[in-house]
Amino acid sequence: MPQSPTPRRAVLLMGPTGSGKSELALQLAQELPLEIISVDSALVYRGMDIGTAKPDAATRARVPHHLIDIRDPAAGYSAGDFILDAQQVMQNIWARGRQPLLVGGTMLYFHALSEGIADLPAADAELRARIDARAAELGWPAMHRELAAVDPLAAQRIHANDPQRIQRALEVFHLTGKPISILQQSRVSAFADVNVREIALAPLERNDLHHRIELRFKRMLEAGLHAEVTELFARGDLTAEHPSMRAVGYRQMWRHIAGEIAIDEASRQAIAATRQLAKRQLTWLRKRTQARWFDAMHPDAAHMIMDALSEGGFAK
RNA sequence: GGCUAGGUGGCAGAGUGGUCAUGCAGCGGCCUGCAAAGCCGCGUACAGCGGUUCGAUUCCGCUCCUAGCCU
Repeated sequence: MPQSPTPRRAVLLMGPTGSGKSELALQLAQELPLEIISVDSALVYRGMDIGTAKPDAATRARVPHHLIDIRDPAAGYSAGDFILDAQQVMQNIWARGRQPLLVGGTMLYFHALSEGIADLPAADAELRARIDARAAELGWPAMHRELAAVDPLAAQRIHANDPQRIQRALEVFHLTGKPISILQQSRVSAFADVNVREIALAPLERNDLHHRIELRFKRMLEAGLHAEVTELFARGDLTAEHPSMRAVGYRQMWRHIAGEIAIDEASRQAIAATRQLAKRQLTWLRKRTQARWFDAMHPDAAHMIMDALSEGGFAK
């Protein structure tokens, strides 16, 4: 007998950096039977706490937080890894009779969750090094032409100056013998049978967002960001090319610690880079037609969101 | 008060008698395994007023402003 499956639900809380997602998530998880899943490509790294505004131990003891501190900064992490991890964690949460609250600002991860991600081979460091070497010799436009020869569709979509995507498309072709544009056509949403509620949290005024970002970075400096990055720098095995060290704030502090720029300049650049990150996050967010928007500057935003979720059947 | 050098888009900084500097910031967008990444697009700026010229940001004059030097 096919029993009617209990409806699985999930809440997506999305927003640009500094919009106050984490604090809000904590409030929601304390009121509703939710467990937090971080959707953040930087929070996965251990030892990167201040610059990522990572929830502290006390907070994490109060409410379960998943997918935080799961990688060493020398390791990589990808959208593919995230999807696998997130699906696993979500299954466990549902099995406990609870619901996942996916919180973060890594919009590609949200996108991959909702739209699905093709089953592609993982990154191959050796192959990438070979492609890079060849590109250094011939230039990326030439690599783009090589891609066009084997995968015209991908070449058409990828700009000739976009090394990252040209490299990935070539990599997948070399690894599988198939065009990435064909492989990408099959993908399955992680929310196929899930009742999803999408919340977008952001200061509606751009100036408010910019002020928050500047203030937040200054607080990070006061909280010891310099020492945190100095420690990572001193390990000796990390480089400016590691994805973890390319994160906003860390990249600029790294350059300062390496003696390339003054602290004021690093600070200036870090704040600007954060604004640019927030802008890209907002561009993704605007395309999320299901998302319900809330003003992060509204003093009562938490209650408004709580009410919205209750109406959607998320209260217990 | 005099002399000299300058006043170029939010900032920095080239340049020219008649399409276009450029960089940074900002704004918009793209996005399938590095995504807090990578990439694309967007600016009648030439201190003001006259003059010369077919045409002036560019040449001339005056005014204002700035910096340095002189009295």
